[in-house]
Amino acid sequence: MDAVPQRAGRLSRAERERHILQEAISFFAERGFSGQTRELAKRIGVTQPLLYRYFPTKADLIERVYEEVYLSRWDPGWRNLITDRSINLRDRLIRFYTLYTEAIFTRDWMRIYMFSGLHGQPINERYIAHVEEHLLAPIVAEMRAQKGLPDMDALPMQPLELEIAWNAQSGIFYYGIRRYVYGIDVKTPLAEIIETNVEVMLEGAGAVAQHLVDETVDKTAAD
Amino acid sequence: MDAVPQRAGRLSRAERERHILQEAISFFAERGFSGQTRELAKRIGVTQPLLYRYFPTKADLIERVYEEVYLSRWDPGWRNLITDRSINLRDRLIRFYTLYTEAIFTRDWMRIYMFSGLHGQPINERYIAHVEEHLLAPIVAEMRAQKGLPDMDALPMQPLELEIAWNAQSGIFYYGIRRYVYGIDVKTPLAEIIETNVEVMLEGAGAVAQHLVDETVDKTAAD
DNA sequence: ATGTTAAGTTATCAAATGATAAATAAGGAG
DNA sequence: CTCCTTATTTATCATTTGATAACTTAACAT
Repeated sequence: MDAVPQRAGRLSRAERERHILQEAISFFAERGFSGQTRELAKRIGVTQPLLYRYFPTKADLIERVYEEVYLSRWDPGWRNLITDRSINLRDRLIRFYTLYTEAIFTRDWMRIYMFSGLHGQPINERYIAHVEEHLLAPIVAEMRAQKGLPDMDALPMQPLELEIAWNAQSGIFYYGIRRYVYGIDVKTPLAEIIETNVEVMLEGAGAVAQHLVDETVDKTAAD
Repeated sequence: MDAVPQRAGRLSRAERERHILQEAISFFAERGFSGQTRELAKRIGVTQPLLYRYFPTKADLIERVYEEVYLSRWDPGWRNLITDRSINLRDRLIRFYTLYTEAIFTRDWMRIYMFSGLHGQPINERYIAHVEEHLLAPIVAEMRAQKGLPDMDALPMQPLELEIAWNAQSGIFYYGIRRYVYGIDVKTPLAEIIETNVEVMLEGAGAVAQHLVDETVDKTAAD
């Protein structure tokens, strides 16, 4: 039985574009960005030149892959959840990280993220800045509020405070790398990892709070 | 002033091979393994075909890069340090992770590691297995010993115990990724990260110990 | 100095690969 | 049914890229 060279079904421009983009995401997530257009086309079930009817160059296609992966999964509601003081901070953070990891813990997302990070793509850097600004900084602010410390207007965020938040983020994120990038069969359930990291963060926040109070006292004394 | 096409100095076979390998490591760490042999040769200051006098194929060269990176930096002494009961466990682990990170926290090592992980290289998988066997398993054994729990012969290592160790490993490792792979200017000193993660691990070990004791009791009761 | 060994270069190939132009055919409008 | 638009394919180009073969020259031994 020969492989009958079948023609791809005819789709509308929008549908085909969507289809190509979708397949490109999982293709590049697997092979890296040096994956070849012919192989991608084969996987989609169309001929290679068709790709160029939708995306002027391979670089443009990759650019769209980035946008799709990085931007489309971001939920502005996360920030509201973090700052919702009707829930206690511990539960709020656990809930936030549960939602956040539900959005990004997929093989495609994690691998595209790592590839783009390794290639030094500006979008990766921008994403990290975005995370700091819209997730970590609010978390730091909430930790301060809980401890009754001065807010960000009164005292700008200290590097050490940000690091406390980064530390938890890291612990959770690397779990994702092991599981979804390397494909390791990790035994611990994600929920446990989140819980531990949030709790350690809140403990660490206590130490930082003390530190900040000390500094403030020092300054006041020096004046 | 024209670029004078200068001939590469003539080195002994061993020296040149060493030189190529060394440059190949940092070249592939930067560009990924799809980096081109011509560019590598240019960087070394030698013509491209010369590479093939030393390494039959590009794949062979990459294989040697892996070996060099993964194997040459491994110190068998780490294991001895982990099991040296003349030092208290906390300090021992902090000392071990200080030495371990001194060995692997370089841009070259971390990036080669990530690239090879993403490409699903068997050597990466083997390395992880090696870490589990020669570092994490001994750490788990030491945590048991400290708590006065049965040793590995009496009761095989439980998945959860390994995970406690993996968790600390992760926290420390992702710090390295942020700093050396992404090139982020992380504020926290490494020493602090190590200390925190070791301490959390030892606390977690307490919980697991309790868990193991409970299970043992259950089993005994059921018999 | 002279010849031999081997390190290094020049020239070149064949396959892979991103991209383009011209030809084909599916589907809807009249 | 016919025409027209446009999604898709076929054929093809120009570079890039891993790899090889033949030539050149540095270094050392006699």
